[in-house]
Amino acid sequence: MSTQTVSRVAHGAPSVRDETRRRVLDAMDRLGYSPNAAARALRSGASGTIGVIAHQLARTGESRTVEAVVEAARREGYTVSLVDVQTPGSDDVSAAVQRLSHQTIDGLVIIRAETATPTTLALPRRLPVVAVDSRFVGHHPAVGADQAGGAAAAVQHLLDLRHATVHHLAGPAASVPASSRVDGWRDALVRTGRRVPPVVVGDWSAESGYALASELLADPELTAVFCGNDEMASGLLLALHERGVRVPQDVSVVGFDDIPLARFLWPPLTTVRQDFAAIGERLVELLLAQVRDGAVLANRHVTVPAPLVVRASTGPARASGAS
Amino acid sequence: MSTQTVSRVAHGAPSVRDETRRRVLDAMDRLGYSPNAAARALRSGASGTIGVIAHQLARTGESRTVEAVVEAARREGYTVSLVDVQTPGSDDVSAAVQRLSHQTIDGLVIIRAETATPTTLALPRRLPVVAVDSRFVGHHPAVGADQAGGAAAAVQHLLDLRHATVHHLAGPAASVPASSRVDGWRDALVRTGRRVPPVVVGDWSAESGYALASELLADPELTAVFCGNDEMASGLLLALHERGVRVPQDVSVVGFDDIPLARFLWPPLTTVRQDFAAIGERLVELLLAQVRDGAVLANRHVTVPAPLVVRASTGPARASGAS
DNA sequence: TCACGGCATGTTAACGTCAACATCCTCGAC
DNA sequence: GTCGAGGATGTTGACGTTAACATGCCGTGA
Repeated sequence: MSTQTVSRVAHGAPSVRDETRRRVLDAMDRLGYSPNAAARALRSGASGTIGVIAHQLARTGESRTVEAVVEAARREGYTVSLVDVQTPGSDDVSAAVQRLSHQTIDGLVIIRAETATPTTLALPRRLPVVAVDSRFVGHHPAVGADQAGGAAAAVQHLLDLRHATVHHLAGPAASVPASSRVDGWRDALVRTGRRVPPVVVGDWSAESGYALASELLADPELTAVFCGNDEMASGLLLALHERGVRVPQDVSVVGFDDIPLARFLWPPLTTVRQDFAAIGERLVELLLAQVRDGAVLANRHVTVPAPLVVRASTGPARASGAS
Repeated sequence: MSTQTVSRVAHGAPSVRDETRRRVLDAMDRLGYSPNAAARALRSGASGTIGVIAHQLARTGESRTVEAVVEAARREGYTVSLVDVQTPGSDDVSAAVQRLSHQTIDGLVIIRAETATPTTLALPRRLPVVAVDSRFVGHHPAVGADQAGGAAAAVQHLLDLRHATVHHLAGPAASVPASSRVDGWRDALVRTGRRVPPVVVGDWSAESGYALASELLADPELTAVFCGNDEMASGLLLALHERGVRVPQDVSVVGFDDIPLARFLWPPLTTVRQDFAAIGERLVELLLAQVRDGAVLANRHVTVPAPLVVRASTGPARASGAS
């Protein structure tokens, strides 16, 4: 029995007698044999693995995107190699890419490489890459939620409730999606001729939302806050509760992401939903188009809708300013 | 210039002239060369990759454990291959193991294979395995938080606040950690001679906590609830708010996990902290002891402390039963 | 001057798989 | 009965790396 016959059986090749096939399968079972992936990768040049670089895996958006990528990859017969970088800078990301390219990957998904830019990041030539909204847009295909659109919808919703203007508790300045949300917020205000209050900048964490509440409340005209994500909104909600500020009667709050708990906060949080599952799927789709068909998609930028989900944390503005 | 010399430079072997080394490094840089991992794995038999099987990556515990595993693996020079199974049954997990063992992994981390048991799950012979508390305890080394101890501490805390007894909103029966928490809860009540109310079973989701609130409130004696995790506690909190039941004045609520948002719920949630980072580290430690030194640790079971974190969702019992 | 030790470099073979080619067998047609 | 077609199986070589061994060079000491 030659190794070639075994290989043919493993591949389901047609020209094998039924009895031979049966004997081979039987022996494979008996000996606990399974084909060696390293040898196969060496021979064929493809490993059936895609690399994923994530920043802070425990964050909701990251983990849900990674989950969707893993699932989409599985459906397409690919395994995922995961690297989590501590800091989103170029050095760390470059090191991660190094580690991954040592691992024979067929393609690379970059999830939030905040401060890394196409020029500072040394990517192996000819390695298919796809990114979640980042500075790589224009250099590599990218997928992202409609950050600006979602932000604008949130602002418009609050303006429709007769709030004079809307404050913004933003994510860190280095983050591309944070900037897009700031832009969407500002544009919506400017377009309707509203006052644009100064941006308050947090770091995505609930802690920062909690801590920055006093800064927001310093403005006596505050009646509505659009938060860069749901965690910061949670922190803000707690700070408001502690101060006896009623939500939404005194101040309306909107988040971003629609994390699973958003609906169970008190009050249930109005927020902008990011469809992480769709983002993950599109990422894999764009990546595999390059891997399999050698497609060149450098400028492709896919935008996934980010709809507003209205819950109980937003309501009509008070007649006058904040108490 | 022979390939062997290049190999020696790549490995930092001593017997290479400085000038030669420099020339090789220069050429590597110029040509963008990086050694082929597949060939190396084929030659050496080790891939420097460990497989991780997770159940629902987007859940807090899973993603934080995976993050810690990835980080610990990185420190030890290993990459992680991730597979996310849809259902925690044996079939799905077996399929995942199949996929991973096709990928040349040096070891396997199983994070929550709920209903899979050592007998139903076909693992490749001689593949080092380590699991997070599951039915694999006794067959493979395992790491887990002190579920029962944490649950008992939560119950004791409530009893100390003069609650007559403590209700339990549990995780699904198939889950090993859920059962351990039930055991810890029941033992703590029995030990102190309290009435043991019927267990209410949820599915870990906030939705289930919200939906099962009515079942809990059906008992007029309800004054304290220990929830199997923080998500279910959040759902319960919302249901209580909506019914005008005050927390903690009317009912005290305790969670489990100490997710980042627990501290920012309203009221901030008293809960049992799971140290996922430590669990991830110990997992990798136990796995690599097997991979590198061939250690046999089948019966090793590491328990990580799960301390109670007291916040504002628990308080003294009312004089009488629930309204 | 020559032999030998020791260091730098080159050569060979093997890891497991699979494409390509080679061989062998069976069966049908003349 | 012979031959050829075509299907089933075997053989060879190459993928890139590295351990083991082979070669070649230099300097030192007799």
